[in-house]
Amino acid sequence: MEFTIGLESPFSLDYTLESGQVFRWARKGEWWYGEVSGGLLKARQEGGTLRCESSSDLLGSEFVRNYFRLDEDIEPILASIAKDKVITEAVQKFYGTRLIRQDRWECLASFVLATNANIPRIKKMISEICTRFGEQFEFDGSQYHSFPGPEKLASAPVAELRECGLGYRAPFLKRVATSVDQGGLDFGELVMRDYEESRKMLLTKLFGSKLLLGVGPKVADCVLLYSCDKDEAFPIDVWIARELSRSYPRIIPLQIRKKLTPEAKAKLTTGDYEKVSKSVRRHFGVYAGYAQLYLYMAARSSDGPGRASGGMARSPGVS
DNA sequence: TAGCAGGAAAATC
DNA sequence: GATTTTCCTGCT
Repeated sequence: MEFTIGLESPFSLDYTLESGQVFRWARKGEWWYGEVSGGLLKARQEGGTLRCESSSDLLGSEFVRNYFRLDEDIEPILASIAKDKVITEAVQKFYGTRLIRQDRWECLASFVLATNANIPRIKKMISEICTRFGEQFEFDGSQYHSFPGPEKLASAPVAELRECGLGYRAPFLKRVATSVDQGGLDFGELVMRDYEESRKMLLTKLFGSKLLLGVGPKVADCVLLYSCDKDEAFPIDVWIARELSRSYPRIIPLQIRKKLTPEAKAKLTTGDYEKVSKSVRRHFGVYAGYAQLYLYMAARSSDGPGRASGGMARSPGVS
């Protein structure tokens, strides 16, 4: 079906789909093609309108509004996180970037795969899994695949998952899929409870063994922020960590800051993660997740793959 | 709690 | 072409 949506609050389709939250969108010319919710959604932005085409009536304007959270006015939200110069500049530069409300199971599975991988790789792994285990469907003469449900991946042989290029992530994905399939995790509960509680649910141990192997604090925060409406969640990945150490010396304890510099290869302990998480949430407020989104964009654009490495002054090592 | 392995692909040298 | 890095977690 075809439809258009009038945009009433700031929205940039390009920025939003390039912000690293989702992995199953691809740009072809003026259109974005997304394999979402078992179908295909095409979208392009023309100023204040969003033009869409989809493979199913289920992917209509109501779905799109919910998916991109278009009924929420982000203007006051962005104003509320603009606590300092750094975030204010990031917000101005990438104005209109939005949090996406994506499918919870797909989000969880995707970020379990995201450890120690870059975005092209993550996309490739997910694409392989969908090709092999998802349902095939046709749209506009091309073949696409849905994201396989937990029951499908729970019953998949680990060896086959490995063949999708998952490496050591294969057994983790299978175990997470099994947990979800057996009802070990109620996504509805996650949405109902507040941030702290639902985070505990994702991370806590149940019956003596960890419920979801492969889900640590960072992955948990991604799932909560990108799929469970927990806007104060602030996932701290390597990009954010560097950005914080560079631009927010005052809210990061010195001991931890030392570990965050690009030169130091030390990684955050879970204790460190919690401390930093608390300070940034204290600084940015209940919409810290939006701040994370914009800082991530800024970090990647200034120091990221988009530019030849000349730029950032690499301080002469004092080692 | 610190240190390390884990697997493969992309980015960088 | 070799090395380093990669949206990290689990185990010892």
